Formats: sequence, structure tokens, C-alpha cells
Amino acid sequence: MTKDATDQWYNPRDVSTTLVKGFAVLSAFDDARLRLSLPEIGQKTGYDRATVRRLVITLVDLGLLAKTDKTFSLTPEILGLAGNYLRGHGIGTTLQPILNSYSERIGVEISLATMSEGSALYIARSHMSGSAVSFGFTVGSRLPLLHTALGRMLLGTLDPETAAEHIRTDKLIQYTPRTLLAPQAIKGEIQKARAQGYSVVVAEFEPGVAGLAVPVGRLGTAKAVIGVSGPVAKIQEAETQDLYLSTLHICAGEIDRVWVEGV
Amino acid sequence: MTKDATDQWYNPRDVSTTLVKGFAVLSAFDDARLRLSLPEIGQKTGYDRATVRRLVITLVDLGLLAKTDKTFSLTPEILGLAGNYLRGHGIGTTLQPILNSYSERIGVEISLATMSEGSALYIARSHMSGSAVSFGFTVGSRLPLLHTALGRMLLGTLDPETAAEHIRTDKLIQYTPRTLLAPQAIKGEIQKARAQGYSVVVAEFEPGVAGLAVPVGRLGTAKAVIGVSGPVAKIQEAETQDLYLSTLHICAGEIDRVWVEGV
DNA sequence: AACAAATGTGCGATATTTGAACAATGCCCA
DNA sequence: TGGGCATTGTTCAAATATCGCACATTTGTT
Repeated sequence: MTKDATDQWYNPRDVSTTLVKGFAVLSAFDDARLRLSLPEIGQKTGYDRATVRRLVITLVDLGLLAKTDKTFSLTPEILGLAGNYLRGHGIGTTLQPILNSYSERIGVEISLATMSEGSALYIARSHMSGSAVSFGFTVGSRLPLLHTALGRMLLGTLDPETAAEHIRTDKLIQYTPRTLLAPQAIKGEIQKARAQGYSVVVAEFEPGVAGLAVPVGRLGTAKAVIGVSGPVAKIQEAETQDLYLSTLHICAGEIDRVWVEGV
Repeated sequence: MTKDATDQWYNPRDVSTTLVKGFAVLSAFDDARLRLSLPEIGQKTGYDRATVRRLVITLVDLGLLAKTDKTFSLTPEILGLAGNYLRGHGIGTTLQPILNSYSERIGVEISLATMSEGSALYIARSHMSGSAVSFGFTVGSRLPLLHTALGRMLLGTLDPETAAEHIRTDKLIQYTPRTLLAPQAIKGEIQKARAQGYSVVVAEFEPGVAGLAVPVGRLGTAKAVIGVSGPVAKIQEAETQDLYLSTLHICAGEIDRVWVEGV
């Protein structure tokens, strides 16, 4: 029962072009570009200046963009929509306390991610006393699938066909000197993760940082993964790794049991 | 330099109707409605079934909605957009550590909110060890302006005209037996908050819960407020209230200094 | 199993979007 | 400081996507 591209239940011509363009404009405001002018948005999206103007005006009218001077930027309004998701799926009330409690136990932040549009997307992250937000990675951040523990575990829980597809088509970027680039090697790592029920990735995405991840739910049906990351030396230490992994497994089990609503 | 409705720099006919409808469909998925069928969305938005179908198809195509069986629900994809805002404005890296540290000091969670579309919108919330997420209120949640400490402080920092406007037009809901309903009384409370530089609201929104709030930045220019909430008895205790308020003021000052990028 | 009700889809009329042409603004240099 | 040039903003008729009716299909009920 593999999910082909053929379970397209709708006709592509029913996709509203204007709506797609509107979101393209919103997405133009990524990390790097905090404020954009109309021409800049036009360049980034490839739409005509007049089109961009119309779309931006609409987004301002909706309260999603704010105009200051001649540039535009995102407003917190978008958080309202995200909040609808978080509350609706009980992330804050159900998931967060579980992550927090296990996180406290091992003294490391635990993150939950799912697959979204070709990357691993952080959905929730445990809170820990004292620790500043380690890196810029927070809820809503994306990680590559091929070179992170979370990503490889996600690929490992899907049917092999999808994983192979990603290995074949995703662009391979050498993030660090240790980044695996050989497709066969990556495939092997994903199979290993699948077989042993967890994944370990050492310094392939960020130098000096290693990650561990385990699936939430059974292989194949798992729709999310949880994981931790830390200094290479610490993660590679056998005792520490065992502690982390067993904690993650127990945590994953608990999440699986209470988290009925899926992602 | 009050902001009238007349600084409409664009012609309303330049607002793209399709894009507006698309967001209306997305917004139909609020707390109460986790899964919606096409007819339900149609009813909630008031659009024709065929229209809703095309819009929903588009949103599925964009990865923002997922179809299961005959109903649709939000996907975590929306968190990606929210993440763009959070990262772009340095919420996670700049704001969060400050909130966490002061929060730790007084043992109570501190929240930051701004005004958005007629309500107070949570933008960030401190993390605290041990404490479960108190209520369902998390980032992206909305609070009424008139009957919460955060809301009244927000109104107090704006020009009096806008505040008056809200008192006049917003629907007055009796959330609790203690909810103020007389417009004059509410107006007085807001003026008081403005005059003294902080607001105190006792059990007007949730029974047994009181809140404190102070502005971030100078009055009039403040674009955000921070606050705490807790059991009525605790907040009303003079010593505790003093401690909370002075901490909030210092915290607000620090945020104002480092948080250059505005909301 | 047959009926009824509710939901999904093709198609022409209509309103919206498009982009090239025009206007306005800001910028650079003499 | 003023004039010319480049960049950005706006208008409007042509082109296109959208709307909602009417028909097809599915689902639930007696």
C-alpha cells in the first residue's frame, strides 16, 4: 500500500493559482530576508510587479504583513494560525509536558519533528531550566532529511520507496567535512536506523554536534520522531548514549499512547 | 499623529478576493474545529461548495491541509511560516532567554503579547522547569483586550482614541462574575494602567486567576507588553505583587534595549 | 434494495487578474 | 541646485481564472 504520486484525487487545474502565489509571497520572507520591498518580492517569486503589489496589498489587508516605509515584514498574526494548529492538536497541553519531563530527567532538550515538504520540521521542543535556546532551531525550523538524526529516522520509518526517492532527488550538500555524500552510504545508514530502531548521526550537519533519534509509534506507521542532540564527545560516550536512547524510547512510547490525534 | 482609518494607502479593489477567501478557509480551523468536511467549511465561511472545494484543494496541494477520509485538518506546515517570523524577529534567540531568566527568578511564567486584529496575541512565553503548561494558552493564543491585564495594558499604551474605539465597539462578554461590563469602569481601569505604568486585573477573564502587565518601551510607542498571571490570592498579596511588578519592569527594560527589530 | 439526502464535478457567464504602457518618485552628477 | 536617468508605483483593456448553477455520484436510511 505504497503511496504513489497517483493518489492525486484532484485535478491539478483545480488548484487556485492566486492562492498559491499569495503563499509564495508569504514564504519569500524567510530567515535571511526580514524586510522586503515590492521589487525584491517580485524578484524572489518571479511574479510581475503589479501582481506582487496586489498580493502584498491583500496580505497587508489581512494583517499578515506590515508596511513600514517602503518595505514589508511579517506580523505576529501568522502565529495565530500556528496557534490554531498547536492547540487543535494538543501539542502544548499533551505533548509538551511529556517532552519536558523526560528532558528534565536526562538534562538534554528533546525535540519532536515530522516530515513536511521534504524536510524534517520541528513541531515541539522540550523546555529546560537554565538553558538558553541552543541554536537558532526552534519550533517551525526545518532540518535536512538526509544528514540529521531526526531526518534519517523519519526516512527509516517510511516505506523504503519514499526514502529512496529522497536519496535520489534531494540535493546533497556538504554541510561539514563529515557529511556523507555517497547515496549508497546514506541509504545504508537509513536502513540501519530502520533495523535497530534508532539513528545516530555525528557531525554531518553541524560541526561538533551529534544527534540521536527514535520513532514515535511503530515503524511504517510512525508519523513523527523525537531526538536529542549535543556535543559529539558526549553523544558518542557509550553510557550516555544508552541512557539517552532508552529514555527516548520510553518517551516515544508514552507520546504514542496519549497522542491520539496524530500530527 | 493618530492613525486614522484614512491612512489606507491602497485601493480596496486591489485586494485579491481569492487570497482572502483562502485564508478564511484556513482560519475556519480554529480550536473548536479540528477536522472539517467541505460542507462544514462552506457553512463556516459562507462560500459556495464548489469554491470551497477549489480552495481546499489548493491548500492541500500547498501542504497546509491534509485530507483523511472525508475531512481535512491543518498540517504542521503552518509552523514553518510561523517559524520564519519567530526566527526573523529573533524571538527565540533574543527574547526567550530574557523571559526565561526573569521568570526563573520569580518562579512564575512571563508572557509577551502584542496587539493583533483586535486581541492580545501571545508572541512568546517563558519556559519554566517543572511546570506543566498552565492552561491552554500558548504562543499564538488570543486574549480579549478589555478584560485581561495584558489587553488593558496594551490599550493603555496606545493613543486614547484607539482604546476608546475598542471600548465602544468590542463585544462585552461576562467571562466571570467579576468581569467589568460598564464601559466607563473599563475606561477608568485603562487610564489607571496608563497613569501608573502597569495594570492589574483580578478574575475578570478566568475565575480565580489574576494578572499583572507592564509595557515594553515607552508609553505611546510601546508595541508590546509583558505580564504574569496566577491565583488571585497570590497576586493580590502586596509583597508578591511588588516583586512581580518590579521584576517585570526590569525585564521590560532589558527587552526594550535589545529588541531592536520591533514586532 | 430502492429512495432520499448530501456531497462532488463539468461548464458557460462573469468578475478578477494580468502585464504592458504610462506616471511618479527618488537618485546621481554636473 | 537643477536636469536627466533609473527605479518603483499605478492604470486599464485583454486574457484568464473563478463562480455557482445544474447534473452526476456517493452515502445513509427505512
